[in-house]
Amino acid sequence: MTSPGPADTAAELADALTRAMKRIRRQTMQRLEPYGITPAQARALRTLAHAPGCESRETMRLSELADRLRIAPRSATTVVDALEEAGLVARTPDPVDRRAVRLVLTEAGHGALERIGRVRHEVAQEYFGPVSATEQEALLRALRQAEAAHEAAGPTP
Amino acid sequence: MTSPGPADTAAELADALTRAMKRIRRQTMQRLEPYGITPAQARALRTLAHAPGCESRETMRLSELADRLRIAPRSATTVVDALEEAGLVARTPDPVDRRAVRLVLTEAGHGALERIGRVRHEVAQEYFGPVSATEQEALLRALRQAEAAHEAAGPTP
DNA sequence: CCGATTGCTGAGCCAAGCTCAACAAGTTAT
DNA sequence: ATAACTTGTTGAGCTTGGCTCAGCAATCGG
Repeated sequence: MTSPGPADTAAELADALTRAMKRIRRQTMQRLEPYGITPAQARALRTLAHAPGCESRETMRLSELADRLRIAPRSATTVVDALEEAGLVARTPDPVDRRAVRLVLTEAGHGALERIGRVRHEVAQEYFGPVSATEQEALLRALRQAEAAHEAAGPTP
Repeated sequence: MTSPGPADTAAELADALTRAMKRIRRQTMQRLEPYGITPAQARALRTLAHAPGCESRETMRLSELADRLRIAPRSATTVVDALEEAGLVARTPDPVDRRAVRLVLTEAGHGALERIGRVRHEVAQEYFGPVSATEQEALLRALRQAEAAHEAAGPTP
């Protein structure tokens, strides 16, 4: 159906992508679980960590985190509660605006972050192992090209 | 961190994949929503549709559906309830085993399925539009290669 | 006939979200 | 100084898409 012509490559690509992601996500989740890191927490930590500010920004407003995670501020409060309780981030007062809260990664938070990075790295390495380096780079280029063309229009990160 | 060498390609690939999937999923969901098709339903319908049986198998046991969706049978009942109420699938008696239920796609179910296919196709086409056909095929080949190497070990579908 | 399978059901739980509404404290504009 | 807006927190209740456990009916297979 829908014409089995050559144009189907895109659709099959989407399918292949779905499968790849499913596997990668599953693996990552599984390996992070023993550390007590939930996917939601991992996302928050990563977001918090490479804050896109110029440099050494591991500090962020709660509202900013909510924005970047694309969740409601109310939900961000809950997420940060969990993160704080786990000792991964701390709420510290903002020096210039005393209403605001600055979220900073604790020592443990950095540790968790590193574990996350390591696991992601491992999983990716394993998954793409069978693909040659050259092809991996081609793959990356193609994906980046597609993404670049779209992120202009609507933000996703 | 974690050696910024050339080996990072895999990790960056995983990242790029994540972004791509996020965008594609979001788009697909958005465009399916007006039809009243939830992601869970779409998954179930697609699973039901291309049942991996030899041919013209659009009929499946509930337990089989649960297996393929990787959800508990109890949950499958609920999903099918919704699908049935929406008139997309029908529970029919199994001729040979009268305990069993055979799920069959209704007319409307086929319609929904087609819409799902069309939307997925559209979205993929849009997303991979900026990538040349040649590169799309390379991408597909690489992804399939990676997947093939893994599906031998553990099933994902 | 007995035990296992197939499915349905109610009940209660979970994660991760959401909205709405109220509130405190602090900031800014007038 | 006062009014109005921000920033964040909180409680309550809802949603999706799952989960388990337990009980029950029909049926199948040995």
